[in-house]
Amino acid sequence: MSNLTLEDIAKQAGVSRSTVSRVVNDHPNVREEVRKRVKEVIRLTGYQPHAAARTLASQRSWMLGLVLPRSVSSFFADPYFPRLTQGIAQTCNQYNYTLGLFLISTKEDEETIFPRVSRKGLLDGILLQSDQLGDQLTEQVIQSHIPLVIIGRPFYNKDVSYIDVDNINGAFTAVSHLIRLGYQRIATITGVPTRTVSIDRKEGYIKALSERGRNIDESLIVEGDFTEAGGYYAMQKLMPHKPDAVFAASDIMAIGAMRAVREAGLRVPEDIAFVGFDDLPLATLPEPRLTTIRQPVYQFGVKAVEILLDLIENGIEPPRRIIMDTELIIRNSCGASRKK
Amino acid sequence: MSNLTLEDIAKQAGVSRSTVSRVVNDHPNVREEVRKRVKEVIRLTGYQPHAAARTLASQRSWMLGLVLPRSVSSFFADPYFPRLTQGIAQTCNQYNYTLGLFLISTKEDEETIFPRVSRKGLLDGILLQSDQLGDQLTEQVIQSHIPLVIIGRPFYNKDVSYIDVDNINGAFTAVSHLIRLGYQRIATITGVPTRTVSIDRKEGYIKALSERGRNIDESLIVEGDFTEAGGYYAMQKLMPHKPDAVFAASDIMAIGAMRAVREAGLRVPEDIAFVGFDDLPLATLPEPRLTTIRQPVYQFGVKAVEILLDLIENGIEPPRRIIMDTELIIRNSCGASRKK
DNA sequence: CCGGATATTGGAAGCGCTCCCAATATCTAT
DNA sequence: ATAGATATTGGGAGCGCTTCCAATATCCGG
Repeated sequence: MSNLTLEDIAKQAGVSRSTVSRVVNDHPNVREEVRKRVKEVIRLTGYQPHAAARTLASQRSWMLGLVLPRSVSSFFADPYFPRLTQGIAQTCNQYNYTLGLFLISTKEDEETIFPRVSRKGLLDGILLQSDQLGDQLTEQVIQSHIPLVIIGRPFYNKDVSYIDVDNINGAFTAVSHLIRLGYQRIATITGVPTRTVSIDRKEGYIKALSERGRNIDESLIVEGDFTEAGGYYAMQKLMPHKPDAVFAASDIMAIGAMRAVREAGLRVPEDIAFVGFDDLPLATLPEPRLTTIRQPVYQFGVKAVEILLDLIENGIEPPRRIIMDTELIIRNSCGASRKK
Repeated sequence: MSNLTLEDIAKQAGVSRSTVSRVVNDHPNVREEVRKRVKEVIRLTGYQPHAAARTLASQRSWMLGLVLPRSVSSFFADPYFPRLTQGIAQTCNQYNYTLGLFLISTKEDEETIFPRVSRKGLLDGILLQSDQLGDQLTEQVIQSHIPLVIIGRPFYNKDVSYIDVDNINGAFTAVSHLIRLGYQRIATITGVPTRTVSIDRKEGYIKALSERGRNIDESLIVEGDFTEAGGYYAMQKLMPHKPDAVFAASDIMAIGAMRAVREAGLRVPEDIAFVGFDDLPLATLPEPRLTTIRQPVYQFGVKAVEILLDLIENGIEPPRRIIMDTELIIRNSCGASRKK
């Protein structure tokens, strides 16, 4: 491996260190002929600039951090985060940034994470998943004035940049779809109440019913926790109240809930119709294939990085806000094909 | 945030830059009283050493890279890689390393990845998933002499450190289990033949049959591709040959295959028994719950990082090799409970 | 062909840290 | 009390790059 420095290249090309630097960084003001000569030397020698030296001198690390709090690390079981990460990683590649991954798995991690991510000279910007109530870390990162994009709608701090999916409208669309199909007792399985994503999807549910003049029946609203098991138990609580349709705030809960329905000897969608949220690939395979709200997860990651780069280039004020649209994917768990 | 340097802290504590550096890095040879005083100043000011400066001076970046090639980025749909990543990330945290994530998603990424990961002064070591035939990148990274641990058994280059699961033995155990249960026509759905994981699992299958004096019936060996759909189609090819049991080289293929069986009006395990490989959480929920070979995925990640750190500390020679054991998890897709 | 504008180049001063080495302070056994 | 050993401290020379600034080369119109 070459342990070449700028100096070495300069010598070999018969120019100064500065000129080589200009060539490496595509600065203008280098004679075309010289540029070519230097590039040739670089190619031949396999020279690579030293990342840390560059960072130290330029005060830019060309590295972004993706921070996923503990609450979501269990979520890693569902493909949402992998997919998001892919979008983010791919976009980092594209803009020539390195991606640092910070997963908070344990209680201890939680305490050491802030110094890690805020370490001077490490990250140019941070992507932080955060829609939890009372998230310490988010506070700290905001205070630190590192360019930051929050993934998900944060609980407080209205003056921070964030990107979210239009959960309210997505849920609204899902429930409206069920109403349109003529269901009368539409229930919902919500997520944990400490996350904005749960709150927003529940709000969309309520809004859809209210706008059609339906009453909100509290016994048809049951709390889940975004897991399969959570959906299963929620459904067991729900069944005595005889819903004819269920809007589950996530596909994985819908899957659990449908399992409960099946075990109770009922059928989907004939006895109880379902709409989920997320559009997990695996929800489309077994019958009944799940009608759901699709989120543009990958694009979400792309956009998140682009906003962060914007923040880095042009300053963090004013905060940027992006809400991305969702899409209703009609399959057959909602009974649409049957009722038609 | 504080733009303090060592110098500033030194001044405030009334000592020299060197002494502060010693305190920060827990060097011995600092009077206890002085150490305490300096630490107090650091605490009060919130001083953090500049990562790049430290890297430049010490030639250590305290950063590891995890590189996942294209072939696996689609795999991100199954929880294997997320789980592995979690183990790796967690272990990096523990040893105070930063984790850089390099996902190769596109053809272009493939070409730009090597300069990215081999950039001087960026990574202290690399974890590279690689069990593909003809992997350019692996070659290049090996040549570069950066400390490297390959995840999976590499195709060539026997003189490189790697860590793998005992695929041969895992498959052997799975198939032996089916033999023990009395099945006569045991088929297998393999993975793509260009990966060592597929080769090894197939070898285990063959070995188990051979050791019991069974003939290998080529019509009972069908190639899949580690996807649900691949399992489904493989099973369709297999059914005309009337297998009474199938060892699928991955759970996700087993799931696809069982779907094909179900659609053909047959039952699992009564008509065809199944054993998978991986122990995906989602394979344990719907009936029949999949009997499978469990891999210690998380521990795998932990171990991979530990080996890499060993390489960094103590040199890359001789290559380290770790093969981790698997475990047979008996559920009911294999008919064990029925047959007793 | 000349003066001033413009394009190109080199030199030097850092960026903030580590680490070697020399200097000083402190200790030990006589 | 003293020489010699040992513990502690400070100074300085980089690590390899960027970037400002001054110096030089090149160009233009009149």
